[in-house]
Amino acid sequence: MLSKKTKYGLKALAYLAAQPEKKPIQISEIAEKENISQKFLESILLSLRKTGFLGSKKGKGGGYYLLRKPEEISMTDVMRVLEGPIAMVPCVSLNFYEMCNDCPDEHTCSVHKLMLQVRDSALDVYRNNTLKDIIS
Amino acid sequence: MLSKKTKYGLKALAYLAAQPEKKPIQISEIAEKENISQKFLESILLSLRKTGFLGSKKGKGGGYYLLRKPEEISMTDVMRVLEGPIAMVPCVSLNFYEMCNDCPDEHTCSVHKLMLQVRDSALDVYRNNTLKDIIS
DNA sequence: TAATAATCTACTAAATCTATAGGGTAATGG
DNA sequence: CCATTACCCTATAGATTTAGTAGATTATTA
Repeated sequence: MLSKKTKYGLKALAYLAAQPEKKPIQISEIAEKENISQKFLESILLSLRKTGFLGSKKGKGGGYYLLRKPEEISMTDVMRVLEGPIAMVPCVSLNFYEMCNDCPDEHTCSVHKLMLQVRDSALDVYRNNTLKDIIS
Repeated sequence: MLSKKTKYGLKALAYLAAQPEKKPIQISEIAEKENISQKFLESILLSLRKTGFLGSKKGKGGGYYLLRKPEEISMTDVMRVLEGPIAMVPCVSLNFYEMCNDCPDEHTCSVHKLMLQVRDSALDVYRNNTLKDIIS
């Protein structure tokens, strides 16, 4: 299940990407338009800023804005930051690999075999979608 | 993240599928060979029996056995029973559809758009794998 | 400089889910 | 009848998720 953090984060990014001008947008505006709890959104946008997706400005006329063009923001990166590893088990994760403690041999493990395919197919989708592709 | 329930359930099914003879296998044997908590495995196998994947026999010489041939058991069905919906959001689920309460229009929702593709790609993998395919 | 508007930080809490443990019941085979 | 094994119910510690509350900090405007 997709966490609300990821869902809201995606929606907020899409909202910012859909802006005609690139001036800062306030949290309150995004929260209201996208029906998101403002305080929760605040922490999500903060993490997107700390990971280099967003810039921010304080004070009057402040808010958040995209640092890169929507077509340059890959869903792979966004999902990794918001949701965490794309793999469903650590033993097939590219960036967060961990050995299973219960599994004697990865190469003969049926779960490994299946989840490797699932990871690859998900990666394929994320790699082929930028922020621009998912706004309509 | 894949739950341990699903992981253990898959491993147990694969263990049963790999048996040369189709006589009942005891929970304790599977638990030991696959390094699974026996009590936990008990409840998992029970749910697999109630959903029609396994048969069981009580008493001496009892245990669990597959009701169908491994090549007839699709990962789609197994995953739905063990892990739940394949879709990451209810609004793109085929079998467990639910409208988002925050989203005014699915057709213009960026999360919907992305997760639809992710669901389809996962389904593709699950449909192309039977229990026979993932044992080695 | 004072007021205002906004982000930033930290702490807390409720609710839910996960992974297990314990103990007793029922069926089966010898 | 006795040993064995699945079946069933309950409880629970811990983690995670999803927020809510309170206030500090920074930038702008007048």
